[in-house]
Amino acid sequence: MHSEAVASRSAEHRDSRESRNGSSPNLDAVSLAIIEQLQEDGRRPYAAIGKAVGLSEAAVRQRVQKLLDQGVMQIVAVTDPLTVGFRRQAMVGVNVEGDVESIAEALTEMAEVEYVVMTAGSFDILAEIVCEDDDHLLDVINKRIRKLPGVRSTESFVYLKLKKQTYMWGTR
Amino acid sequence: MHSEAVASRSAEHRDSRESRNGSSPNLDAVSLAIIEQLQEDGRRPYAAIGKAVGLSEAAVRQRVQKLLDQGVMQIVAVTDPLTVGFRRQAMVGVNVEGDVESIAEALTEMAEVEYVVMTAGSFDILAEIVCEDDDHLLDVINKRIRKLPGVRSTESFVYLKLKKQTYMWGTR
DNA sequence: CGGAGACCTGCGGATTTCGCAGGAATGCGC
DNA sequence: GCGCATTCCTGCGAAATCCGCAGGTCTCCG
Repeated sequence: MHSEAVASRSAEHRDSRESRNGSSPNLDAVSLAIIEQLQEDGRRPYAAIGKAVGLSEAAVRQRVQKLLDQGVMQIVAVTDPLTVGFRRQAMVGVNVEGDVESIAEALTEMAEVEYVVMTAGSFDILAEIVCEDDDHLLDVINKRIRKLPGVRSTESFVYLKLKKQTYMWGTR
Repeated sequence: MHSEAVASRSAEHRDSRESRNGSSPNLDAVSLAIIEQLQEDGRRPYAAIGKAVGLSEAAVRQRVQKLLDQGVMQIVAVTDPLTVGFRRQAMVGVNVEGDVESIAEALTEMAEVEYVVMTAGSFDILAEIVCEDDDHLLDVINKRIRKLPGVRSTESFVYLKLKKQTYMWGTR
């Protein structure tokens, strides 16, 4: 699959998609295709990606570098911390009174917090935390998160078993 | 940082850590250090990693390949789907009656579901889903997830803004 | 029209990856 | 203890990849 090159440069310039995403200005179909390739294999050679998306090796390399610099994507090793061993992990739902953004910011700064997202629903924020052990987990939740001014309440979901973890939204 | 080589092979063989993680048999301190390196940069050259962890280039390459084959880690590009554009994302808490594992399995098989974890707390399962738009999201939740036999109830948290996303549990 | 900016290609040279042939340490059965 | 299989490491040459740079095209704009 993915053998065909993507539409020509001039064509995608009028693509309806990219005019729609106001948050990230420069992100056309070719960059999307490149990300897709790297979602399958983060170490895939630039030349191979170039062949798949219809670009030269150098062009792909420049685009990838730019995407990394801009923070649009990151190429990293991901694991299941529980599998890797000796750790406790949990999702914490947080309810906030006052400024949600500033609480989210505070959570972001904690090293044990790996994932923070603001949500609509019965929680204002969801935060995933990774800890050494139960004591550490308890400490982070009770002594750090619940002590933040503006945090009304929290609810924890301790991870028992990770069943799936993919990053393949592109390949569907 | 991370300039020092790790303990010698013979020493870590008696390390208390690895005797503790029954789930993943062969995963010593050196492999952990390798993963750590790749969490910082998934494309870091094997030679550089080798220098950091005290191994030859070839040895690192063999270890990394093994870790990938075993499914202990994956090297991939990760993005914020919301930033990449035109999508709706949500976390769904699921309550199950009967076999939780089989429901989790069913969720795992859905393409829109990127993340499935079994939890302790007021949800049995948390699942993250990525969709094209609101219609698609509604469809997945109401027509697919809630129709699974054994699903008692669900609660959704639509993502508004992703604030943090890291994979650096190793580097603390 | 001329210049700035964004982006692509092509091309060498440095670097990295890859496969393979040993060698050292370990565990096991006899 | 000894032989043997297994595992994991190192070293090395060939092939592939990465990297920086010079130059070309296209667009936008004063």
